[in-house]
Amino acid sequence: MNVDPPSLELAPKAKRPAGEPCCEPVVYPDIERDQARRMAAIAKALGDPVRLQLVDVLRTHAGKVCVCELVPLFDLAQPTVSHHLKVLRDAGIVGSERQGLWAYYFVIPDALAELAGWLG
Amino acid sequence: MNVDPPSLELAPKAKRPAGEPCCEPVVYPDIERDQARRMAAIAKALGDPVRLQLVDVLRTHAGKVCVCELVPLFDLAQPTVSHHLKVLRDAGIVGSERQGLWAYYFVIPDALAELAGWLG
DNA sequence: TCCGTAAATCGATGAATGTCGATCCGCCGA
DNA sequence: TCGGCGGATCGACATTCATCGATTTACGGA
Repeated sequence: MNVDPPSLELAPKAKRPAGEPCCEPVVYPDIERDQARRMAAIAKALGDPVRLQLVDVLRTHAGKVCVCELVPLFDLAQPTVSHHLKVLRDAGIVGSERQGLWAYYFVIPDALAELAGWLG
Repeated sequence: MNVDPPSLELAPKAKRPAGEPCCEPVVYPDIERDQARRMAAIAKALGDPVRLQLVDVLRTHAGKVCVCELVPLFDLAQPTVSHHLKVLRDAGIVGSERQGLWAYYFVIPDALAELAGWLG
Protein backbone atom coordinates (compact mmCIF):
# COMPACT_ATOMS: atom_id res chain seq x y z
CA MET A 1 0.00 0.00 0.00
CA ASN A 2 2.59 2.54 1.05
CA VAL A 3 5.03 3.05 -1.74
CA ASP A 4 8.50 4.34 -1.20
CA PRO A 5 10.02 5.10 -4.58
CA PRO A 6 13.56 6.42 -4.72
CA SER A 7 12.59 9.80 -6.12
CA LEU A 8 10.89 10.57 -9.38
CA GLU A 9 12.43 12.83 -11.93
CA LEU A 10 10.07 15.68 -11.21
CA ALA A 11 10.84 15.76 -7.54
CA PRO A 12 13.77 17.75 -6.22
CA LYS A 13 16.92 15.75 -6.76
CA ALA A 14 18.08 16.41 -3.26
CA LYS A 15 17.92 19.03 -0.57
CA ARG A 16 18.40 22.46 -2.04
CA PRO A 17 19.10 25.78 -0.46
CA ALA A 18 15.87 27.50 0.43
CA GLY A 19 14.99 30.45 -1.75
CA GLU A 20 15.21 28.55 -4.96
CA PRO A 21 12.28 26.65 -6.43
CA CYS A 22 12.44 23.02 -5.45
CA CYS A 23 11.76 21.80 -8.95
CA GLU A 24 10.93 22.73 -12.52
CA PRO A 25 7.21 23.22 -13.08
CA VAL A 26 5.17 20.39 -14.56
CA VAL A 27 3.59 21.33 -17.85
CA TYR A 28 -0.05 20.41 -18.24
CA PRO A 29 -1.40 20.81 -21.75
CA ASP A 30 -4.41 23.04 -22.10
CA ILE A 31 -6.00 20.47 -24.36
CA GLU A 32 -6.40 18.12 -21.43
CA ARG A 33 -8.07 20.86 -19.44
CA ASP A 34 -11.09 20.66 -21.71
CA GLN A 35 -11.20 16.94 -21.26
CA ALA A 36 -10.89 17.44 -17.52
CA ARG A 37 -13.79 19.88 -17.57
CA ARG A 38 -15.97 17.42 -19.45
CA MET A 39 -15.15 14.50 -17.21
CA ALA A 40 -15.51 16.57 -14.05
CA ALA A 41 -18.98 17.63 -15.18
CA ILE A 42 -19.95 13.98 -15.58
CA ALA A 43 -18.43 13.05 -12.24
CA LYS A 44 -20.19 15.96 -10.57
CA ALA A 45 -23.54 14.76 -11.87
CA LEU A 46 -22.76 11.30 -10.49
CA GLY A 47 -21.56 12.78 -7.20
CA ASP A 48 -24.87 12.33 -5.44
CA PRO A 49 -26.10 8.98 -4.13
CA VAL A 50 -29.58 9.50 -5.49
CA ARG A 51 -28.39 10.36 -8.98
CA LEU A 52 -25.89 7.53 -9.04
CA GLN A 53 -28.63 5.07 -8.07
CA LEU A 54 -30.92 6.53 -10.71
CA VAL A 55 -28.28 5.88 -13.35
CA ASP A 56 -27.71 2.43 -11.90
CA VAL A 57 -31.38 1.52 -12.14
CA LEU A 58 -31.58 2.91 -15.66
CA ARG A 59 -28.54 0.92 -16.70
CA THR A 60 -29.70 -2.28 -15.02
CA HIS A 61 -33.07 -2.21 -16.73
CA ALA A 62 -31.69 -1.57 -20.17
CA GLY A 63 -34.35 0.42 -21.93
CA LYS A 64 -36.73 3.11 -20.80
CA VAL A 65 -37.99 3.33 -17.25
CA CYS A 66 -41.07 5.23 -16.17
CA VAL A 67 -40.61 8.07 -13.69
CA CYS A 68 -43.38 6.61 -11.60
CA GLU A 69 -41.09 3.65 -10.96
CA LEU A 70 -38.17 5.81 -9.92
CA VAL A 71 -39.88 8.10 -7.42
CA PRO A 72 -40.88 5.40 -4.88
CA LEU A 73 -37.30 4.11 -4.79
CA PHE A 74 -36.28 7.07 -2.66
CA ASP A 75 -37.55 8.77 0.43
CA LEU A 76 -37.83 11.99 -1.48
CA ALA A 77 -40.58 14.18 -2.81
CA GLN A 78 -41.47 13.90 -6.47
CA PRO A 79 -40.08 17.35 -7.40
CA THR A 80 -36.75 16.38 -5.88
CA VAL A 81 -36.45 13.26 -8.00
CA SER A 82 -37.51 15.28 -11.02
CA HIS A 83 -34.76 17.76 -10.22
CA HIS A 84 -32.12 15.04 -10.05
CA LEU A 85 -33.30 13.63 -13.36
CA LYS A 86 -32.96 17.07 -14.87
CA VAL A 87 -29.39 17.36 -13.60
CA LEU A 88 -28.56 14.03 -15.22
CA ARG A 89 -30.26 15.15 -18.42
CA ASP A 90 -28.40 18.47 -18.51
CA ALA A 91 -25.16 16.53 -18.05
CA GLY A 92 -26.00 14.46 -21.10
CA ILE A 93 -26.08 11.23 -19.14
CA VAL A 94 -29.74 10.37 -19.60
CA GLY A 95 -32.46 11.22 -22.05
CA SER A 96 -36.22 11.44 -21.62
CA GLU A 97 -39.26 10.79 -23.68
CA ARG A 98 -42.91 11.40 -23.00
CA GLN A 99 -45.58 8.88 -23.86
CA GLY A 100 -48.97 10.17 -22.95
CA LEU A 101 -49.13 10.84 -19.26
CA TRP A 102 -45.90 9.08 -18.44
CA ALA A 103 -42.32 10.06 -18.94
CA TYR A 104 -39.58 7.54 -19.60
CA TYR A 105 -35.88 7.97 -18.95
CA PHE A 106 -32.98 6.06 -20.43
CA VAL A 107 -29.21 6.16 -20.28
CA ILE A 108 -27.51 7.69 -23.28
CA PRO A 109 -24.97 5.16 -24.58
CA ASP A 110 -21.33 6.15 -24.37
CA ALA A 111 -22.14 9.15 -22.17
CA LEU A 112 -19.92 7.70 -19.46
CA ALA A 113 -17.34 6.24 -21.82
CA GLU A 114 -14.77 9.03 -21.57
CA LEU A 115 -14.76 9.04 -17.77
CA ALA A 116 -14.77 5.26 -17.65
CA GLY A 117 -11.79 5.13 -19.96
CA TRP A 118 -9.88 7.65 -17.92
CA LEU A 119 -10.52 5.76 -14.72
CA GLY A 120 -9.00 2.73 -16.36
CA MET B 1 -28.71 7.22 -30.73
CA ASN B 2 -32.43 7.30 -30.13
CA VAL B 3 -33.63 3.88 -29.15
CA ASP B 4 -37.17 2.75 -29.57
CA PRO B 5 -37.61 -0.55 -27.76
CA PRO B 6 -41.03 -2.17 -27.82
CA SER B 7 -41.63 -1.84 -24.08
CA LEU B 8 -39.64 -3.28 -21.24
CA GLU B 9 -41.19 -5.51 -18.68
CA LEU B 10 -41.18 -2.86 -16.01
CA ALA B 11 -43.09 -0.35 -18.08
CA PRO B 12 -46.86 -0.40 -18.09
CA LYS B 13 -48.05 -3.11 -20.40
CA ALA B 14 -50.50 -0.76 -22.06
CA LYS B 15 -52.65 2.22 -21.33
CA ARG B 16 -54.33 1.84 -18.00
CA PRO B 17 -57.17 3.68 -16.39
CA ALA B 18 -55.82 6.55 -14.39
CA GLY B 19 -56.00 6.09 -10.67
CA GLU B 20 -54.10 2.85 -10.66
CA PRO B 21 -50.34 2.64 -10.39
CA CYS B 22 -48.80 2.37 -13.84
CA CYS B 23 -46.45 -0.39 -12.78
CA GLU B 24 -45.15 -2.47 -9.94
CA PRO B 25 -42.37 -0.75 -7.99
CA VAL B 26 -38.77 -1.60 -8.77
CA VAL B 27 -36.97 -3.08 -5.84
CA TYR B 28 -33.56 -1.66 -5.14
CA PRO B 29 -31.57 -3.60 -2.53
CA ASP B 30 -30.36 -1.59 0.40
CA ILE B 31 -26.99 -3.25 0.09
CA GLU B 32 -26.36 -1.43 -3.15
CA ARG B 33 -27.20 1.85 -1.48
CA ASP B 34 -24.03 1.67 0.54
CA GLN B 35 -22.08 0.99 -2.60
CA ALA B 36 -23.85 3.91 -4.24
CA ARG B 37 -22.89 6.16 -1.33
CA ARG B 38 -19.27 5.16 -1.57
CA MET B 39 -19.04 5.61 -5.30
CA ALA B 40 -20.95 8.88 -5.19
CA ALA B 41 -18.47 10.20 -2.63
CA ILE B 42 -15.61 9.33 -4.98
CA ALA B 43 -17.40 10.87 -7.93
CA LYS B 44 -18.15 13.98 -5.93
CA ALA B 45 -14.50 14.43 -5.10
CA LEU B 46 -13.67 14.08 -8.79
CA GLY B 47 -16.48 16.43 -9.77
CA ASP B 48 -14.25 19.49 -9.87
CA PRO B 49 -11.93 20.22 -12.81
CA VAL B 50 -9.08 21.19 -10.52
CA ARG B 51 -9.28 18.02 -8.46
CA LEU B 52 -9.66 15.81 -11.49
CA GLN B 53 -6.55 17.36 -13.01
CA LEU B 54 -4.69 16.94 -9.74
CA VAL B 55 -5.49 13.24 -9.77
CA ASP B 56 -4.55 13.07 -13.44
CA VAL B 57 -1.15 14.62 -12.81
CA LEU B 58 -0.57 12.35 -9.84
CA ARG B 59 -1.50 9.31 -11.88
CA THR B 60 0.57 10.34 -14.88
CA HIS B 61 3.71 10.84 -12.83
CA ALA B 62 3.48 7.55 -11.02
CA GLY B 63 5.05 8.20 -7.66
CA LYS B 64 5.04 11.14 -5.32
CA VAL B 65 4.70 14.69 -6.55
CA CYS B 66 5.70 17.79 -4.58
CA VAL B 67 2.95 20.29 -3.78
CA CYS B 68 5.19 23.03 -5.07
CA GLU B 69 4.83 21.44 -8.50
CA LEU B 70 1.07 21.29 -8.31
CA VAL B 71 0.31 24.83 -7.24
CA PRO B 72 1.68 26.61 -10.35
CA LEU B 73 -0.39 24.36 -12.60
CA PHE B 74 -3.49 26.31 -11.71
CA ASP B 75 -4.46 29.93 -11.55
CA LEU B 76 -5.35 29.51 -7.93
CA ALA B 77 -3.97 30.62 -4.60
CA GLN B 78 -1.92 28.13 -2.62
CA PRO B 79 -4.55 27.64 0.12
CA THR B 80 -7.11 26.78 -2.52
CA VAL B 81 -4.96 24.03 -4.00
CA SER B 82 -4.23 22.81 -0.50
CA HIS B 83 -7.95 22.65 0.13
CA HIS B 84 -8.57 20.58 -2.96
CA LEU B 85 -5.80 18.19 -1.97
CA LYS B 86 -7.43 17.81 1.42
CA VAL B 87 -10.76 16.98 -0.20
CA LEU B 88 -9.07 14.27 -2.26
CA ARG B 89 -7.29 12.98 0.81
CA ASP B 90 -10.50 12.87 2.87
CA ALA B 91 -12.12 10.92 0.04
CA GLY B 92 -9.33 8.37 0.25
CA ILE B 93 -8.18 9.03 -3.30
CA VAL B 94 -4.74 10.40 -2.52
CA GLY B 95 -2.26 10.19 0.30
CA SER B 96 0.39 12.60 1.49
CA GLU B 97 3.78 12.43 3.06
CA ARG B 98 6.00 15.16 4.43
CA GLN B 99 9.71 15.24 3.78
CA GLY B 100 11.28 18.21 5.45
CA LEU B 101 9.79 21.39 4.13
CA TRP B 102 8.04 19.75 1.24
CA ALA B 103 4.92 17.64 1.07
CA TYR B 104 4.42 14.91 -1.49
CA TYR B 105 1.13 13.54 -2.73
CA PHE B 106 0.40 10.26 -4.43
CA VAL B 107 -2.61 8.36 -5.69
CA ILE B 108 -3.78 5.51 -3.49
CA PRO B 109 -3.94 2.39 -5.65
CA ASP B 110 -7.39 0.89 -6.21
CA ALA B 111 -9.09 3.90 -4.69
CA LEU B 112 -10.94 4.44 -7.94
CA ALA B 113 -11.37 0.76 -8.73
CA GLU B 114 -14.93 0.37 -7.51
CA LEU B 115 -16.20 3.37 -9.45
CA ALA B 116 -14.20 2.37 -12.50
CA GLY B 117 -15.67 -1.10 -12.38
CA TRP B 118 -19.20 0.21 -12.10
CA LEU B 119 -18.71 2.52 -15.04
CA GLY B 120 -17.67 -0.47 -17.07
C1' DT C 1 18.59 31.40 18.42
C1' DC C 2 16.52 33.74 14.66
C1' DC C 3 14.86 34.11 9.98
C1' DG C 4 12.88 32.43 5.66
C1' DT C 5 10.30 29.10 3.35
C1' DA C 6 6.55 25.35 2.23
C1' DA C 7 2.34 23.98 3.40
C1' DA C 8 -1.78 23.72 6.33
C1' DT C 9 -5.37 26.01 8.80
C1' DC C 10 -8.63 29.78 9.89
C1' DG C 11 -12.36 33.09 8.93
C1' DA C 12 -15.10 35.33 5.67
C1' DT C 13 -17.83 35.67 1.52
C1' DG C 14 -20.37 34.88 -2.54
C1' DA C 15 -22.19 31.10 -5.34
C1' DA C 16 -24.08 26.67 -5.98
C1' DT C 17 -26.73 22.73 -4.21
C1' DG C 18 -30.46 19.65 -2.21
C1' DT C 19 -34.85 19.70 -0.57
C1' DC C 20 -39.56 20.88 -0.09
C1' DG C 21 -44.53 22.72 -0.82
C1' DA C 22 -47.21 25.02 -4.10
C1' DT C 23 -48.29 25.65 -8.62
C1' DC C 24 -48.49 24.95 -13.57
C1' DC C 25 -48.70 22.18 -17.86
C1' DG C 26 -50.43 18.24 -20.99
C1' DC C 27 -52.81 14.51 -21.63
C1' DC C 28 -56.42 11.46 -21.07
C1' DG C 29 -61.26 9.53 -19.89
C1' DA C 30 -65.91 10.69 -18.88
C1' DT D 1 -65.89 20.48 -21.88
C1' DC D 2 -64.33 19.24 -17.55
C1' DG D 3 -61.83 16.88 -13.85
C1' DG D 4 -57.95 14.16 -12.46
C1' DC D 5 -53.53 12.42 -13.00
C1' DG D 6 -48.23 12.31 -13.96
C1' DG D 7 -44.64 15.13 -14.22
C1' DA D 8 -42.13 19.59 -14.67
C1' DT D 9 -41.36 24.18 -12.99
C1' DC D 10 -41.20 27.86 -9.48
C1' DG D 11 -39.93 30.12 -5.15
C1' DA D 12 -37.96 29.66 -0.77
C1' DC D 13 -34.85 27.94 2.50
C1' DA D 14 -30.84 25.91 4.82
C1' DT D 15 -26.61 23.82 3.75
C1' DT D 16 -22.52 23.05 1.36
C1' DC D 17 -18.83 24.60 -1.58
C1' DA D 18 -14.94 27.17 -3.95
C1' DT D 19 -12.13 30.79 -3.27
C1' DC D 20 -9.37 34.16 -1.10
C1' DG D 21 -6.23 36.85 2.34
C1' DA D 22 -4.30 36.40 6.73
C1' DT D 23 -2.32 33.62 9.99
C1' DT D 24 -0.16 29.50 11.91
C1' DT D 25 2.85 25.53 11.96
C1' DA D 26 6.96 23.01 11.03
C1' DC D 27 11.34 22.63 9.31
C1' DG D 28 16.16 23.96 7.83
C1' DG D 29 19.99 27.16 7.19
C1' DA D 30 22.86 30.76 9.08
